[in-house]
Amino acid sequence: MIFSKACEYGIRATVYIARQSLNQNRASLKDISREIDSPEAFTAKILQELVRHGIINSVKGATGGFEADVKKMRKIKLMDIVIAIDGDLSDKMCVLGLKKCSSIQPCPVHHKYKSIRKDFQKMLNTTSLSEMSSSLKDGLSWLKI
Amino acid sequence: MIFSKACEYGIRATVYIARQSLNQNRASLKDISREIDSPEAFTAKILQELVRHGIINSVKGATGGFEADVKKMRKIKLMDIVIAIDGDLSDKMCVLGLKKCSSIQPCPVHHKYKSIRKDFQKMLNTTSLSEMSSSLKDGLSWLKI
DNA sequence: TATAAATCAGATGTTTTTATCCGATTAATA
DNA sequence: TATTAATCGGATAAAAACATCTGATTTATA
Repeated sequence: MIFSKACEYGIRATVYIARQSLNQNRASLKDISREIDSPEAFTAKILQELVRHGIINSVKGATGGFEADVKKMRKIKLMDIVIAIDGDLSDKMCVLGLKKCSSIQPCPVHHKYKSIRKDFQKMLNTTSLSEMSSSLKDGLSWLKI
Repeated sequence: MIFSKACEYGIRATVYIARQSLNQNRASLKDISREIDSPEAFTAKILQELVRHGIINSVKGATGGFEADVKKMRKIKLMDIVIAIDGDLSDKMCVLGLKKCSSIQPCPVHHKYKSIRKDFQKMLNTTSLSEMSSSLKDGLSWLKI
């Protein structure tokens, strides 16, 4: 629904990697796809994109894998992950798919949706990788099922 | 983003048809796809689905076309159109795509998204075809560009 | 230095969504 | 009754999203 499957996997993978990094553990592709319940090869592609965007780091070779910089986790927001995978959302924000939907040229639900969109964007812009991975570390949230 | 392209076209088409029905005009497929800027043959398929769901009516033959029952417009909600085209949303409501995301087994953004999802569903359940088509009739909203 | 375990990059395959085509049917009207 | 302008239904095509495969490269370690 809201995000592409790739983006869902990307967010879940990033949170899992971050959670492992809080324990100074590197996560291998195999671990990740098992723990977030995603197809391995497809997940690999998404992880590469996240590496290119600097959201996570990869280490090649035996004992390699993926890791997240603990110092950057507070700074990285859910929005950054979404943009890395699904691209800029601003075009896609009209419920009825109009390209130039705005308060000047509103679609029939623009005014009713306005505050919801605003809340949603605020959530994406303020939710950090730090808090998502901490909730997981503390057993307060899930990444599969 | 939120809805499929088919669903966006379906909503826009329904609002246009309803707006014409307020003037006792039937809308032809050609008119509809021109006025909402959608591919004609694809829109035809979507209209058939909406007819099957009783959202709109179709009239065959010359002078035929599509129309909406003015008496039912207050009763028909945006949610009815969405369900007719995209099906039940309740499965697809977790931002991270978890099947059993709930307050008991929440994904890492469940609690942050909860109120937004609620507001969104409320909007779908309370916005009527009547008000969407009226805003269009009154020149207060757009269906293309 | 050979092996094993990992990521990387590009090609390929599958499924779903989006879109089109065409012949059949319906109904108004000249 | 013939023509014309509409919807309907099924088949097909194209594009995008989702997913896999394979060979290359990297690096720890026996």
